[in-house]
Amino acid sequence: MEERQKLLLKEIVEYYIKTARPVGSKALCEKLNCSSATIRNEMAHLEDLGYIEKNHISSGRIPSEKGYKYYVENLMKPKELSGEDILNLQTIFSNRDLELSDAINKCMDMISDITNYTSIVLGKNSKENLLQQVSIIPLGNNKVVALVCTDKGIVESKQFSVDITIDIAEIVKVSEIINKMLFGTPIDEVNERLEFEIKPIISKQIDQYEKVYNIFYNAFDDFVKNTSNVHISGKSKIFNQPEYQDAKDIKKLVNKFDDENLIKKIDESSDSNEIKIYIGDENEFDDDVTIIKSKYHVKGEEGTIAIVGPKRMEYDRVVGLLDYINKYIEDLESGEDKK
Amino acid sequence: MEERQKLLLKEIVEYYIKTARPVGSKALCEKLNCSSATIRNEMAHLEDLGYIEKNHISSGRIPSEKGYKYYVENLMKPKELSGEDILNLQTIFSNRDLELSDAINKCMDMISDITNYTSIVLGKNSKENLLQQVSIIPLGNNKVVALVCTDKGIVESKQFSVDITIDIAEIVKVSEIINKMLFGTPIDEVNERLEFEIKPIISKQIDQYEKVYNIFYNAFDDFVKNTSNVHISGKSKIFNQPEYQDAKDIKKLVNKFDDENLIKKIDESSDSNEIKIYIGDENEFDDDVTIIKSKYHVKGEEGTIAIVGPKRMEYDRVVGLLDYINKYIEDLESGEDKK
DNA sequence: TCTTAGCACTTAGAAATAAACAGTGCCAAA
DNA sequence: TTTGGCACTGTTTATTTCTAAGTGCTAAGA
Repeated sequence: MEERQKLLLKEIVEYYIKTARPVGSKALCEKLNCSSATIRNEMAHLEDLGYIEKNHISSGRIPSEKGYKYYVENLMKPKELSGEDILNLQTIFSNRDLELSDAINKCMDMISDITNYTSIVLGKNSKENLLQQVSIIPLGNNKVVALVCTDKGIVESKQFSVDITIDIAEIVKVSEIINKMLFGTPIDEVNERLEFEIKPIISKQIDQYEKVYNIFYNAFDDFVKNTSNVHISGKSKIFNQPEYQDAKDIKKLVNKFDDENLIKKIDESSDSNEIKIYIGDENEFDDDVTIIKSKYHVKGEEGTIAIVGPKRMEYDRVVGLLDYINKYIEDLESGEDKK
Repeated sequence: MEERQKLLLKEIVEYYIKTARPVGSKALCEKLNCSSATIRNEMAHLEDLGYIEKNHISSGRIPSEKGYKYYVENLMKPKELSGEDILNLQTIFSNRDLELSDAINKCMDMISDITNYTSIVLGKNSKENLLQQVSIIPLGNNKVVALVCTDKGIVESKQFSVDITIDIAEIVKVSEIINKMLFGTPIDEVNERLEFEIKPIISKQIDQYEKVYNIFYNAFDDFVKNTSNVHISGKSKIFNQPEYQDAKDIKKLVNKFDDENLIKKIDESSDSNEIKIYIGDENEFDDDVTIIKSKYHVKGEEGTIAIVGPKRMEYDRVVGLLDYINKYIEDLESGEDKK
């Protein structure tokens, strides 16, 4: 592609992002320093190459998905954050009482707020968690809390009412057996080993082992189900974007945001914490949106942060914001190492 | 109101609920066994009384809020559940491995599913919870989990990274002091007493008491903020109702469902577990919806269950469903007492 | 060969008009 | 008190008309 075409594509994408209206040839005369006819010729060329398209024969052009893609890969520069944005983010991170995962959530809340896109934080998947410790805490009134904790420090607690005939000391004993034998087991394999390794043992030592077994079984089961922490902010922010005028489109997306399984699929599998952009068809969530995501790793925890917006998203700004957060997290990580 | 007018109002409300279209005089001739002219006369009368209204001069009638209210208070009979519905609900309740609160959540999920309304379960408010026990669980790697548990059995855990210079045994010691001195304190008053009663004590016994103090302070603070368990199902179900065709209305409601503070206000303050109906203006959530709610009490826990639907809601069916759940919970409660 | 002015042409979208329809209010007769 | 009849009213839908925005193409100019 020639230089002038690149510049033209860049201007078209940015104009459309700003205004949400198809871009006509006249609009860009000044920027390109030539007449509308020349621009029309170049536009026809860009259209042949598939970078832009029109809604109907006599409308202005809008970027195609291929056009957006070329833009983000070749033409866009991440935007520097405004002083205000930096200040806001730093305030959140510098609050040392916040666990880092809470700080990330708060940052993404803020980003959703200032950008009018929807933000998602996906906590780590249970598959990568190993059993660290299970504890039983008696509460009196025949209740106990079973607490499951993994090597990455994720904790889930579940409360049980125990049969009056069961001695709580026995439950505690079982928890000690589990801790000895299953320490370090991937959390989603614990229940299998519980059945085949622990159950036979306790069946000899404990009267009502079936009931005790069930307590632990349910606690682990619950853990596996609950543990993938999903944090969404501004589910409805994206509807402030002009592309969402139509009831059908809104309903479609509301439904998708409500479907936790679909949300979890957004999880980024790559290992690097590079920022990745999935435009329209490229993401599995919804054809009409772009998802910008990146993975974070810190203090042994990991997760994915993602921004969901229309394809006509302010790519440079969002990438700038995520860049900043990533750098900050990285700094924390290396700072941590030094200590 | 005369008998025939009551019957007419009932028919109008039920017809409108079924069809979502304004009711004309002809539509009810057969039901009322008289001519359309007669019905028109009666309708004019009902309109004078304020029970029905029209959108414009020559349209059919729709119930006014006053009309709905009269209907639910005087004309409606709760609907018997279908065999299928009963079966589904019983399957959920009879799963003895489910904590009751989970069973209630599941029931409400199901109700949202079969009715196309949105359902909400609000767990008890922290104000009514008393501190039962705080525990510290060391995890190694300089991390601890602080666990707060109340008399009603609600548990929240929070993880902290502790400064390497702090002896974890000291933290545990503080937790014991707190347990001795603050047992039974309303959970939202704990932090005040923590500052004025506990802090002075530990400041003498412990080196870095500020940091230790902060751990507990944050754990309790978090508890107060997180503890009001909100469970919403079918946020988007209600948009299947024909009143939600317009993008503006949908956005408005999406926003409200996303506002946790607003949702929490739905909490029913009354003590009885009678079913209450708040139509349109009567509820503080949204003028265009009806909220049907009731309080449940069981095994010392309490909460509110609510259904949010259009004013044109199937009142008889929803009341029937909630009635059934309430009865079931009550039975559980008295069954529990007998044991 | 590239750029540009000019013009005919296309389409969406808004505004205006018309026809069909659903339902009312009221009058007069049963 | 009930009912048939009829004029009237406002919504809805389809049709037409008009305008604005923007294109593609041609021919002339640099």
